Amino acid sequence: MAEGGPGPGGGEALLFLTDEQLRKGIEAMFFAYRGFTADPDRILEDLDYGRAHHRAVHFIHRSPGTTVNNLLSILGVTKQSLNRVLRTLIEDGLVESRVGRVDKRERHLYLTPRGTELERMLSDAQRARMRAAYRAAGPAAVQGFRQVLEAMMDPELRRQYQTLKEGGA
Amino acid sequence: MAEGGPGPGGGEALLFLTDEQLRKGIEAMFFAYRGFTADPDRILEDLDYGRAHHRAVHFIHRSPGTTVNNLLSILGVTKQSLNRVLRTLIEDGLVESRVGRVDKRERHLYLTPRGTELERMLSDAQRARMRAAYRAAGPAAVQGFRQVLEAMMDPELRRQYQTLKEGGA
DNA sequence: TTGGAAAGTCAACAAGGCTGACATAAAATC
DNA sequence: GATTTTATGTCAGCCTTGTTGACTTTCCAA
Repeated sequence: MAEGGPGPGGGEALLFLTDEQLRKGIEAMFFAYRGFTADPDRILEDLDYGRAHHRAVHFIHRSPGTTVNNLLSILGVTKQSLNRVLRTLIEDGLVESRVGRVDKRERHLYLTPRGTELERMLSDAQRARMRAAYRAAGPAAVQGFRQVLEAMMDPELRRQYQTLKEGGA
Repeated sequence: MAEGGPGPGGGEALLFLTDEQLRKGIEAMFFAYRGFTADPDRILEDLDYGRAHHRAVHFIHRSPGTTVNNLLSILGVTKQSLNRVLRTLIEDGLVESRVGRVDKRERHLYLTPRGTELERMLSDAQRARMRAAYRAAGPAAVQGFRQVLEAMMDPELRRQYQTLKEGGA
């Protein structure tokens, strides 16, 4: 239990690392993530889509022309899982799949106007909540928020995130 | 670049609310949550349990003697979903269900020694990652992290979270 | 005492993960 | 040119975990 006591000798600055503080952070992640997905989920439900569709649409919007393989590594699912989602999105006319010009094995993915419209609806909803949270917490808190989240990622995913982050700025 | 400029005038202070900054926050949540669940997921996989079991075990540990209904409102799933998970945990001897004394309709839930052991394994793993992230980011960042997460919750969930937070401290 | 509400259980179904096997086409290599 | 590797798509089948609907037991209040 060493961490708990505010005793003398070097330990006081680490009080934010007690099991109790960490548990609060864990529960905060759990409840916050529910809020984070709640608004898009409501929109998707009416359209008979799920979170998997949202994720695909988001990252195709982020990186137009991305290949299936690329998307797989970002989303971290199997190609069968992704394919099921992509198939419905393509059938419904939200995503277009073009054969690669240099490498004809690849399929490059783009949002159609209707896909762009859905992406807009979803991201508007999600951004509205983020914006409210950011505004309530203030810029300093936001910086800390991002720092902790980055430190929480697996190194592999952090690399992916950094790439996206730079690419989009 | 946006975050840096502390220029004069009214609008600059809100640069952290641009769509671009919000998008980064959204993607950070996505990737960080994957890391957040990765370690417990690995442990659960070997035991043929899933995240739903983890959540149940976590909150029963947090609030021993809680009722099924109570747990339902915290977890935000249907009672049928929860029931399936509870049934396997009870069959496997990790959770004990006692008929309520004052109201015999209620079942009060407790972790058995084996359930406590699993909870310990899972929370140790998850805390280790949180601790590393907290340590890397520092106490000020952690405070901001928690502020933004709380602001992101649905009001109903925030109330639940606050109750738990106080109760456990 | 009887009827409704509340807590919990059981049955069946759907979404979306997963693995494994296999097909095709194109690129890369020998 | 033949072979192997890579990128993608597809089928079949499984698991977890969400859903709704129907049901029992228990409690409470009219």
